[in-house]
Amino acid sequence: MIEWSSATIKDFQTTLLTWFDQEGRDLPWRRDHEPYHIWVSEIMLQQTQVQTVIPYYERFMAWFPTVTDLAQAPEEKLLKAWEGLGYYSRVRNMQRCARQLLTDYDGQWPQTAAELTELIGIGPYTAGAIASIAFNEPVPAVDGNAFRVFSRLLEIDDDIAKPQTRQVFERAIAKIISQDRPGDFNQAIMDLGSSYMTARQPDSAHSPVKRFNQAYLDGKELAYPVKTKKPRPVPVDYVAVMAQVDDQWLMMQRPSNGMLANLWTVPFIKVADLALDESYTDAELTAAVNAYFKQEYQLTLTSQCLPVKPVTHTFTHQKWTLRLLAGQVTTPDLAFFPGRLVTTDDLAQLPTPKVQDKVWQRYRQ
DNA sequence: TATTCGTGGTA
DNA sequence: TTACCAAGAAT
Repeated sequence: MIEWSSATIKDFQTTLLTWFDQEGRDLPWRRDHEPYHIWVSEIMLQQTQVQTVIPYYERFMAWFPTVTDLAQAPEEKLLKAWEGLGYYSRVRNMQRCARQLLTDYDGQWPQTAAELTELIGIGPYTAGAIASIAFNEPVPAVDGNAFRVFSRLLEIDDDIAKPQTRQVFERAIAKIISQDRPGDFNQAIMDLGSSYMTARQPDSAHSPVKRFNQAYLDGKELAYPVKTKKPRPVPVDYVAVMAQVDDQWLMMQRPSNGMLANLWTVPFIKVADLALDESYTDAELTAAVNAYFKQEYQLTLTSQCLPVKPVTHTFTHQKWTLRLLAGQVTTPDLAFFPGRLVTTDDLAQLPTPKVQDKVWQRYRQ
């Protein structure tokens, strides 16, 4: 890791901010510095690309124009606003944060990163982003872009997958960040990271800061950032049960914690939870599922396997394979079932994950 | 500290 | 298909 002189730091700031003034992206959440707007955009942008976020952001602001609107919204509408974005706890935590603001902060945003970190769902990055952009506090906002950009500029060799590495970057950036325009500085780093200093195909030869880019000057740009690999997704087998009562579908709401919390699907049953041997026939599978419905939900299901290819869906850490079953439920009493019956027309009202879309698609094919 | 939280895109 | 990346936080 190299150190910059104060003259180099000043030179870098001027170069970066001049470029940002001319080439910075025009994005919906950059029209003003309202903390609510900055906050919503930053939460959406966590692990999510700008292009994906833009339409979600516009709709979110139309549905929930203020913190109060967000605090008062029914959860089903919240999840519908987030449907397809992933990491759904983000939006549930946003509502908790909105209520926290109204009850504990009299509706007034705290204006420092240290205080913002105390709010639910706001970690070190988001706190730095809001504090610098909305309140002009000169603090780093260390996201994936900052890790990548500064690891290359300064040849920082620490493994960014390790939590303790964050403070290495925060200390380095704290020395370099513009005291006058910290929000623009942080956003310029993000724009740099998504244009000239990308992960796979950087174009540093044309970058406005190429003369500051030590890794590029040394011809080893792609060696940065240093990051250990993550384990492969673990395979998990499910059955997805398309169960009907007359013309209505049996829809299940997932538990309020864990994956896809509170979202709606047809009943997904982990094959490992069924009383089955290592190898089993279709008949044994449907019998086990029917028995499971009786035992867990007090429902009488008559199902059969569908002759279609199983649906596969890969999450960050799990790879699901879902076999499709279809059937009827007779004399339903839903007292023991965590869900409800829904007509085909009303299915779209429920917030569902992408894997449910794939299941419907395969069912209809 | 390491794991758990989605989805879309690219090579 | 597989691997990896994209404005991370909670536990």
